[in-house]
Amino acid sequence: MREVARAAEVSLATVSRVINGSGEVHPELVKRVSDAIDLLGYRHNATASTLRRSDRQSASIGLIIEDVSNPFFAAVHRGVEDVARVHRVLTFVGSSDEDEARERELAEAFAARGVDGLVVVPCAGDQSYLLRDQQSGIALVFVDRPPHFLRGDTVTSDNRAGARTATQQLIAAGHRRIAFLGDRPTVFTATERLAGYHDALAAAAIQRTPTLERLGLTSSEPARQATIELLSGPTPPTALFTGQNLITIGAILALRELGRQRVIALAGFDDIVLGEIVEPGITVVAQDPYALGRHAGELLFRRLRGEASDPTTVVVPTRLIARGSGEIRPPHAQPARARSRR
Amino acid sequence: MREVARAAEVSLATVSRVINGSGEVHPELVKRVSDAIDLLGYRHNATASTLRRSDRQSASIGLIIEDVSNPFFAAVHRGVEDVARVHRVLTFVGSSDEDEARERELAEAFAARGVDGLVVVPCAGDQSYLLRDQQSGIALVFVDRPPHFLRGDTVTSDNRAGARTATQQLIAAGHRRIAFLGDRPTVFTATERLAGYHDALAAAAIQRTPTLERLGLTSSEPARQATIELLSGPTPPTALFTGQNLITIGAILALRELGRQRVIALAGFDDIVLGEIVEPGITVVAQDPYALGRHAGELLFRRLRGEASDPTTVVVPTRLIARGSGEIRPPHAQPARARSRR
DNA sequence: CTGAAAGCGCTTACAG
DNA sequence: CTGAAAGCGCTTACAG
Repeated sequence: MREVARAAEVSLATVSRVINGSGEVHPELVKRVSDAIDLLGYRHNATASTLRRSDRQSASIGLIIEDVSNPFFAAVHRGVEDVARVHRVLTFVGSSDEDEARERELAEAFAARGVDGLVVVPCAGDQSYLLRDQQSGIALVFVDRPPHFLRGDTVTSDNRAGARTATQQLIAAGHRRIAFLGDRPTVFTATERLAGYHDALAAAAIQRTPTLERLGLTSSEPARQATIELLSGPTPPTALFTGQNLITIGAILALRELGRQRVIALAGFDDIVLGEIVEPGITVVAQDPYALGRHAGELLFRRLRGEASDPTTVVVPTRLIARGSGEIRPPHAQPARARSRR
Repeated sequence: MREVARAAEVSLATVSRVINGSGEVHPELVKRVSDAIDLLGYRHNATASTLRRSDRQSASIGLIIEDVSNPFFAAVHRGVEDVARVHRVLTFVGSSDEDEARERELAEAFAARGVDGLVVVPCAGDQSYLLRDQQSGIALVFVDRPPHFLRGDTVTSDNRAGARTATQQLIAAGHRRIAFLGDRPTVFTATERLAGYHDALAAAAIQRTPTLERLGLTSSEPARQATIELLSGPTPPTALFTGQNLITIGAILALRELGRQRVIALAGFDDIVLGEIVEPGITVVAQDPYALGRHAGELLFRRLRGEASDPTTVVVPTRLIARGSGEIRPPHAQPARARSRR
């Protein structure tokens, strides 16, 4: 910048004003400075700028998601990015892998680099370490799950209602032995969906069967194995409710492997690619991960603009998409009409 | 930091040394400083640190990909992130949407924030604007496609050989009217794959048919439409080679819609989720996007460590996965034995 | 081994 | 409207 000032024969202050478009500068000086910038190939140093400016804004935010390569979180990411982009703000991104220590490392590394705000998919565990950053003025929004031991704006899907709907769909097809396959019970979405599943069972006066509830499934492979185990057991389920995209995929693989994809009903939480093309089509309760990301981004920038109201919670509805797998009837089921006549 | 120094009754220099683990500091002072840091809840300011330190390293890199929510690029992203992570380096990420201006904006914004290096999936167009940054010491690696008008380390898949293999698979099944559906011809991977397709046709002495070559398809929906058009034409193809994951999905949707998924052969470039589960299974030439990302990350950190050799190119092989769709024979085809006897 | 001082590249009152 | 000067929070020769 010094060289630009020298070349344009103006002061540093003037160069700064031209670059930031702040204050009134005589058009001729603006031109001289702009020419000097082009001539010298000057690159502004945003780091130094952030350090000195009164608002300390870095025009960057941090995003912490479970895994950038999971399609669900990748869509959340895009939602956040698109909002940040219109504000000309850059995004740091990191995968926490549902590891509390990793989440914290990322958050602290982002904070050390002066991000203006943080969008985080909080792990199980404790987010109170963020209190300090919140108080020091970093905007904070949680997405997909609420934070623990800390208050902050939150955007989630309507997990419980969605899970209830999916389970009801299976019940409506005549099932009573419905397995639940879910993520670790420490994960908010997993327990909410389990609760929704319980809601639907209770509403239909179906007794819960603990052996049909399999939690702790973190990816496709364990879900595939759990499905095989469930179906090989003494009193196997006639329907599966899978609580997450990767688990749904694992269950599909297992059903194929056993050749039972047309016999065992399946409803999944979260849509999957080609879910309509597989045979039978996969019935799901779809979330809108892109919308989750956008809402989170918008809440964040609202805070950055200085809004100081109490933390809000946005709940994004889900949508049932019946494609066949969830409408498979149990073996030996009485026809629907016969049942309803009783 | 001033407050930490005061609380620990040492100088700023000593606090800095303790934080950075540089130089020898008396254990007792280390303890006093550490205690003060904990007590005060001190957060290090990496921005100020970068500005002052002699090597100017920010422990951050920038990643520019076409779209963070495309599963292919999301996997590349994860590969880069995993390498950065072991170096305790953070990643800025942005989607260029295959827009040259957007790519440049992102690169310049990253550079202004002092990234140590940049991993970029270069758009069609001109990357020479990066020369300035390269000369100023920012490490540069290109992934998925080589840069234009600039030299730099590059990691790509073996697009041409992979496309040749996929096309050969269709030829081996007896097809001679094979359509090619690809991305914009300005995109390196699209033209390489087209070239590989041409290679295979030439090797089998099959005349090219311009009307069977559809380029400019940027996502699933245009690919779906193009497939329908091709198959509704006067002399439709008996097989399709789709040059990219989203295009493959579009073609699958179209074939279903027409009910011809068991009649028209299909081979795709890049694997897709559930490709083995759809019926028929989708034959693909699989890339390893995670490996592309890892290689790119490793090349970048090699440069950051100061390696000054000429730019390298890493070519990652592809792998044919025959699952059925690519092995469908053309209608009225003579049995394979009969053909080979001639 | 430790501290006082200079300075990284900027922005911002302040004075003119 | 413009410039000289102070200073953001750090690191780093330099001297002791």
